[in-house]
Amino acid sequence: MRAKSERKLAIRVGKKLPASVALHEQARNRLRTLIVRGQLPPGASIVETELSESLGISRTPLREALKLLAVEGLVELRSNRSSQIAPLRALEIDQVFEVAATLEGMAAGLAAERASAADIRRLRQMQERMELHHDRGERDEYFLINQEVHRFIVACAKNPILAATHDSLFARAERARFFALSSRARWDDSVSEHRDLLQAIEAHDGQTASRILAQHVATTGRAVKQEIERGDGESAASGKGVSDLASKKEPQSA
Amino acid sequence: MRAKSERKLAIRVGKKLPASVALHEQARNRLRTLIVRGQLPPGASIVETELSESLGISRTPLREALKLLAVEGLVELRSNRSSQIAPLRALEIDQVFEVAATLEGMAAGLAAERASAADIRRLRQMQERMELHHDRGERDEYFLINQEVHRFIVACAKNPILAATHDSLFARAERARFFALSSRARWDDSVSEHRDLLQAIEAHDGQTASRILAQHVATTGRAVKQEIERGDGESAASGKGVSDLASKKEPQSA
DNA sequence: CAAGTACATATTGCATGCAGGATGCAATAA
DNA sequence: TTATTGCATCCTGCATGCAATATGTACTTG
Repeated sequence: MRAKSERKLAIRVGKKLPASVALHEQARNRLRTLIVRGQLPPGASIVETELSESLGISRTPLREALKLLAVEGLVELRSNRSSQIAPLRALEIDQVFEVAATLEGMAAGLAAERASAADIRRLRQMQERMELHHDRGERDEYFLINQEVHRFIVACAKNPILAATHDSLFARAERARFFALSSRARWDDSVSEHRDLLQAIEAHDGQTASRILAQHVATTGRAVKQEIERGDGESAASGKGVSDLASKKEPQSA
Repeated sequence: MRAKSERKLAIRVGKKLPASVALHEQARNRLRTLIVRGQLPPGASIVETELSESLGISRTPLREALKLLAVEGLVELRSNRSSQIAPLRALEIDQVFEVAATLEGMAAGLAAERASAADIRRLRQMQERMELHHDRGERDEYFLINQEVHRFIVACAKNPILAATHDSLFARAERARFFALSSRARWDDSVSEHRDLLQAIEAHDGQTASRILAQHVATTGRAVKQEIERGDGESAASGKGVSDLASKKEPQSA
C-alpha cells in the first residue's frame, strides 16, 4: 500500500502525467514531423509492414495514424494499394494558403478583441525574439518562433474549434514552407509585417489586424508556391520507397 | 474462368464501380448520419464491442471510423475508457458557427468570382426549389436542399481544401441544427437572405455575397444556440448507452 | 509480332485473441 | 455510519493471422 500512495504522490507532483501516450498517437506525431521536415519525402510510397517495423509498432496503430494523417493531407490513401506521402502540388499549396489566410485573418481580428494583457505581453516577447533571430540571421530559430507566434495568435482568438481547424491546415503549410527556402527580401518584409500586426493587436484594432495577417499569409503563400513550382521536378521523389528512413529510426531517444 | 470474366463485366457495367467500399468507410458514413440525426444521442457512451456487433463488422474498422469521427467532433475519445457521442455544448456550437460563418463568407466571395454560368444556373434552380418548399411549409425537404445549396456554394469557390475544411465543420453544424427547431420567422428571413445572396453572386459581387452569407450563417448559429440552450438538459442523454439502436440495425437494406 | 490472359507475388483490409488499465462494488476498519 | 482498500469485471489498445485484391510477368493465341 505504501507503493500505491507513493505512486499517487508522484502523479500529483508530476507535471501533467503523460500516462503512456497511445502508440497510434506517438506514431502520428512522429510521422507528422518526419513528413513536414521532408525526411519522408513527398511521393514516397508507404508499405505498412515496412513502416510499422521501422517504427517498432504493429500495423494496427500505424493504420490508425495514417488515416488521421490523411485527413491532415500529409498522406494519401489509395484503397487496396500502397498509400503514399502526399506529393507537393503547387495548386494545392495555393489552396491551403488561401484558406489559411482567411482563418488567420479571422483569428487576428478576434485576437485583437479577445487577447488578455498577458497574452499581448507574451506576443511582444515573441516578437522581440523573432527580431533578434532575424537580425542575427538565424533562420532555423526564427522559423520555430515564427510558427509559435502564428499558433499563439490563433489561440488568442479563444476559439478552440478555429484553433483545431487551423492546426490541421498548418502542418501542410509548414511542410510547403520547409521545402521553399524564401529569399532574404521576403524575410525582411515578413518581420516588418509581424511588427505591424502586433501593433494592431495592441491597439485592439481587429479590422487592421485581420487585414494585415491575411495579407501576410497570402503573400507567404505566393512566395512558397513560386519556390515549389521552380524546383518541382527535383523534390518530387516519385515512387521512392520509405525504407531509407528505417535505418535512421534505430537510435531513438525515447 | 467464365465466372471470373462475368464478374469483371458486371463491374465495368456498373455505374461508378463501388468496388466494395471499405468497411471502415461505410461505418464512418453510417455513424455520421446516425449521429447527426440524433439516432445516436449526444452523450451516449460507445462500447466498441457492442457497436461493432450491431454494425456487423469487427472492432478494427470501427475503431478507424471512430477516430475519424472524433476529428469531425462528432465523437469524443477518452483513452482507456469508453468513448462517447459528443455532447451538444452551447459554447462549442457557438464556436463552430463562428468559424463556419467565416469559411462560408470566404466561399461566397470566391464563388461570386469563380462560379461558371452553369453553376449559377444550378444555384438559381436550387433557390427556386427552396422557395417552393418554403411556401408549402415542407420543412424536411427545405432542410435538405438548403444543405445542398450551402455545400454547392462552397464548391463554387473551386477550392477543394476549403470544401474539405468546411465539410468537416458542416456535420457538427448540421447536427446542432437538427436538434434546434427554428422558428417560422427565422425560416422566412433565411429564405430571403438566400435570395439576396444569389443576387450578389449573379452580379459577381464578391464582397456583398461574402458579407451576406457570413451574416446568414452567424444568425443561424445564434438561433440554433438559443434553441439548444433552452432544451439543454432535455436532450443531453448523459450516460445512456447505444444499444437501443442496435435492434434497429438488423433490417438493413444492403 | 502484338495483345490479351493466366499465374505468382506483394500488400492491403479485416477478424480475432490477449494483455493492461480503469471502474464499480464489496468488505473491512475507524 | 463512513472512508479506504482490495477484488472482480469490463473495456480498450495492440499484435498477429488470414482472406481478398491489385500488380507484374511470362505465356499463349490470333
